[in-house]
Amino acid sequence: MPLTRRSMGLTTGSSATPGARARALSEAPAVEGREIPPATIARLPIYHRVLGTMDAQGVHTVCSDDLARACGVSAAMLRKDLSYLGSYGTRGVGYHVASLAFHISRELGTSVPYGVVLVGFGNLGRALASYRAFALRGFTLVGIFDSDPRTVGEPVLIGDEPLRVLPVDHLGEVVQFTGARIGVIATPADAAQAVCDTLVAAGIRSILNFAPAVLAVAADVELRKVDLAVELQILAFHEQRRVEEATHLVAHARPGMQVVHA
Amino acid sequence: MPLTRRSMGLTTGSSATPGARARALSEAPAVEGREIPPATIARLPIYHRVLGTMDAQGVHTVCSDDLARACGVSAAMLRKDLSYLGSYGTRGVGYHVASLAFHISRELGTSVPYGVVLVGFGNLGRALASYRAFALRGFTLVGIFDSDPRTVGEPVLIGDEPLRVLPVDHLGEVVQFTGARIGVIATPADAAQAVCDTLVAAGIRSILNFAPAVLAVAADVELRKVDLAVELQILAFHEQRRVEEATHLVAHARPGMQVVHA
DNA sequence: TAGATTGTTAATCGATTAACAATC
DNA sequence: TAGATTGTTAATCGATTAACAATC
Repeated sequence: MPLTRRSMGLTTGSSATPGARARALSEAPAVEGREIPPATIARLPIYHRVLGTMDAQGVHTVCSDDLARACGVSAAMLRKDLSYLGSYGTRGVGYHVASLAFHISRELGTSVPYGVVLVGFGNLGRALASYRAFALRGFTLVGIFDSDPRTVGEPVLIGDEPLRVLPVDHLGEVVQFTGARIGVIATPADAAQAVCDTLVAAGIRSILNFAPAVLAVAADVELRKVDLAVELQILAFHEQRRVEEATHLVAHARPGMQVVHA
Repeated sequence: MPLTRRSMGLTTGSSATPGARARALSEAPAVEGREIPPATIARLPIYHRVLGTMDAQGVHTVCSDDLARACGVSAAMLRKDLSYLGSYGTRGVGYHVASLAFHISRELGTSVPYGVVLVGFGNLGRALASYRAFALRGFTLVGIFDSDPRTVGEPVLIGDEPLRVLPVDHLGEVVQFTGARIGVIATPADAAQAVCDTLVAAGIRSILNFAPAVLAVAADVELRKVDLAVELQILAFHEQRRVEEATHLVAHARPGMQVVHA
């Protein structure tokens, strides 16, 4: 078994009681009654990262205008987003970088480490496993799975933790043992739905899917997807529009005619 | 030079004249005056992929209900999305799978192959380079760049095309020579902005960024981003909410009290 | 013709922007 | 106090859903 003391420390159940962990978390949270909109939640990690960079550069205070610019959003949107968390700014002054970063981190749940299981250890899976931002943001890879017998058993060093690729049928066991909360699917498309079902059966409710497949899950499962081919195709659409625009200019413009870009 | 006859075939400028290529494309397009909303464009690649799978399975006709289910969207949304492309369905019958796939592909610009340059050949860059869905969707990797002298010069087999990792300062040259239209950034965060600027200076207007950094670009550059850490943090937020909900139930529920989930 | 299903319109919902009163 | 900047409200914009007339 490649499970280690550290990965076991992520357990949510046995050693730290659920009650104790829950109490520690509940001291935190946000403004009563205000549900944070999904669009805001998706931007909080960006704000957090940029604040972290500023903090590292010794910046102590930042106004919404400057922070918004650094995050690539409008100042109005930034302030509205932050207002869902509470009133952490000072009128006439701005936001305290370090403390705002802390409040966002707490809201995101990133202040508590989460265990991640990765299914699929091909090219993409290997890249993800060695991805630094993972561990930096409070995520720990506690299990790696693959169905290929040639890959199973392979030793993998995650930080200073030695893991070993396991067959997928050990997934439930490892999730229970480590208390992992997040599953990452990096298998080929045709295996993805079965893997997804296995993750859900193992108790995982938060899944990140890299396989180019539409997955069906129950409503209580949070499924996010990253689809490289889709992103490229969206870019291709815009490239084509560029060509079309150029065409229309050429087609409609007679010699000597002034061409004005719309 | 690792440039090949095939990669040169992607040229938009010299051999095929811009006019000829533009005319071929302009025979296509959609409903006059109707701009396709971004949300729709982002879904078209999914529809296209699912239709491709159905076609391969010998399905000839599909109604919006079934196609929507397979794509994980509502039937109303699917029909509205498709209506931006034109009227390709038949009332009382449904859509012809193969021809709908063709119309979507044409709209997306996927029917024409696009050259892609990849900057950053670390773990993620390598995974992307060997990613099959790339080539399958009409994208061809025509240049790979890295700043690490130990990586530069390394031979890479893309399909049956032998490429070689080049230093970043060859980028402009290769983009011009191959007619590449899309740039992919897979460098560390601190190098990303400089690489992005280099791509834009080389004439690239469609960029996919995997580096965990906010990039600034001119308004005419289409910049999309894929941020793995952000995705995980969004999942972590939902995990935390689960714990909080459980806490409130425990905190507010007295022994023997019925607990009803909201 | 009768049943099925599209394409479109109108209603709803959510996200973004603009503007400014509150307040440091 | 005067200037700066937040937090919030109202206006706008865009996306989704529901419903149904058109029509195969």
